[in-house]
Amino acid sequence: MKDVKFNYNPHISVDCVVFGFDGEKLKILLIERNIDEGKEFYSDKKLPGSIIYEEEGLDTAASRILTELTGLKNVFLTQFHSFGDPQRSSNPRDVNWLEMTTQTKIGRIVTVAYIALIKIDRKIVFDSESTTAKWYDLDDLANMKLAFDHNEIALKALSFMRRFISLVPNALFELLPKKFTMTELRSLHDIVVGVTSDVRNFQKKVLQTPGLIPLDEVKKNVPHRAPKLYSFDKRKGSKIFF
Amino acid sequence: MKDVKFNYNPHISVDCVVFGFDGEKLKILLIERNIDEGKEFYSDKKLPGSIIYEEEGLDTAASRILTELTGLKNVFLTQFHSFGDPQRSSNPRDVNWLEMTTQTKIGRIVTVAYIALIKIDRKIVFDSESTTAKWYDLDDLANMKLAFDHNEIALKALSFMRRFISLVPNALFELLPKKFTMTELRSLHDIVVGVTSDVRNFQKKVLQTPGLIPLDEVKKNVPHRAPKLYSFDKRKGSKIFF
DNA sequence: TGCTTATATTGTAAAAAATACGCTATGAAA
DNA sequence: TTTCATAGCGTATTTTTTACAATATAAGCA
Repeated sequence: MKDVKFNYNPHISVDCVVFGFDGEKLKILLIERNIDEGKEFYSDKKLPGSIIYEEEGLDTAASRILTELTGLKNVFLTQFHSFGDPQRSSNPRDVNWLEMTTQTKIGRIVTVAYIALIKIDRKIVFDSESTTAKWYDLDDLANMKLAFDHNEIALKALSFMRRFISLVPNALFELLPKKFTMTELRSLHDIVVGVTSDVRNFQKKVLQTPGLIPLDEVKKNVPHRAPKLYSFDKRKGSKIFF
Repeated sequence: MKDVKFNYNPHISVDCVVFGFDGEKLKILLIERNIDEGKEFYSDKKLPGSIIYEEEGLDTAASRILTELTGLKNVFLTQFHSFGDPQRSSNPRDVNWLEMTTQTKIGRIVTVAYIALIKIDRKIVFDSESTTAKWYDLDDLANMKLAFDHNEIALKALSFMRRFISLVPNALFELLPKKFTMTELRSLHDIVVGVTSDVRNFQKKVLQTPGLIPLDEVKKNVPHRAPKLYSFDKRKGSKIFF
């Protein structure tokens, strides 16, 4: 599964909180792992992530691991926090699983967490050797017990993402398909920022954004008046965060 | 120097970018280290930081290390970024020094960086065994070559701090003495945020802040009209960042 | 003591930005 | 052709931000 030329660094990992938007709700991409515990079969969920290689930078590792687990490349990725509670990797189930998949002896791990924003219609390799990637409703997170401290990480990621979008609204376009309607943009914005914008005022402001281009095209197959499509040109409308 | 009951984790460190304000300029607290290289004596500067203990959380480590190197306790500390370039700990001078002071074999280190905001008039233990803590003008940073990748860390800390203050202006009070004048507050604000505020408009806005209390006291020993002093009550005026 | 110097203190008007609000249009389905 | 569901679109009001300058006072000095 992994390139044996490289040695793992068993002390540091990266985890990615991958967000998507299905037109109605925010989604999070989780890895379902199947654990054969001998007497019984156990299945639970975790964030896509793994320990890094000895000779590898953090951003590189995040991007590599995301590709390995999902097939995704060229993803918008930003580091947001590191988690190092000494107890965070103390569950034997987590440790055993990691030791098995990496063939490496694991002790305490500090993890560097990233958020990723992706267009939900991108093709994802949903099955790898021992794992399956699946989209989940972000609302359901509270009812799921993820591996390690991944619940905490995901929650903090969400709060970071909201703040990040308030600062850099353009990053929203990472979550939308290439062609989108004004309503899609608005409802995504409202969900993320946690407001309910006025339709007209939102449109007014958004149309001033450099890079937002109205297309000569409408959305097909809707059971009502067809809405106009827009696209966004990054080069014209980027702001810088860091 | 350090408690021998604890084992170091030689893979992870924390570094603190400590900011202060002297009434005119932003300052950064650096550690001067003196290296005896046998044939010659070498001296340079670094951020306060060190490798963590095996059983220690990250926030705890940051706070402990800051206390060890400066004597400071109860400091405003926030994690802001982790740095993990495989080359960042490749300078033999840095590695040797760390191995000497910690008596631990060092390889690649990922560091978790924090910003600290402190009142510059707090007492600092400026001398420890092999190091001296000193305040430096932040402007001079560009002309100093710090150890490891500490120049990069300090720069990113500054940019984070500016953004942080824009979100949580109340954190400015961490940098001011307990009693301060409106002018001090304004010039600090302006330096950090990078604007020049109108005197009257600034005052107007700031006086609406809950927790900002005008005192019945003026600043003494000024060669002109004595300005009124203010203080800030955290409990009444706190916003939450994370 | 009174004059000079340096900074402190204070309000109002104009401009800009944010908000509130409802009617007509149109594609699809029945 | 009617109904349904959402698209599209402009103006008036409120709130926030900005611009701007004359008087007050503590300290130092003649």
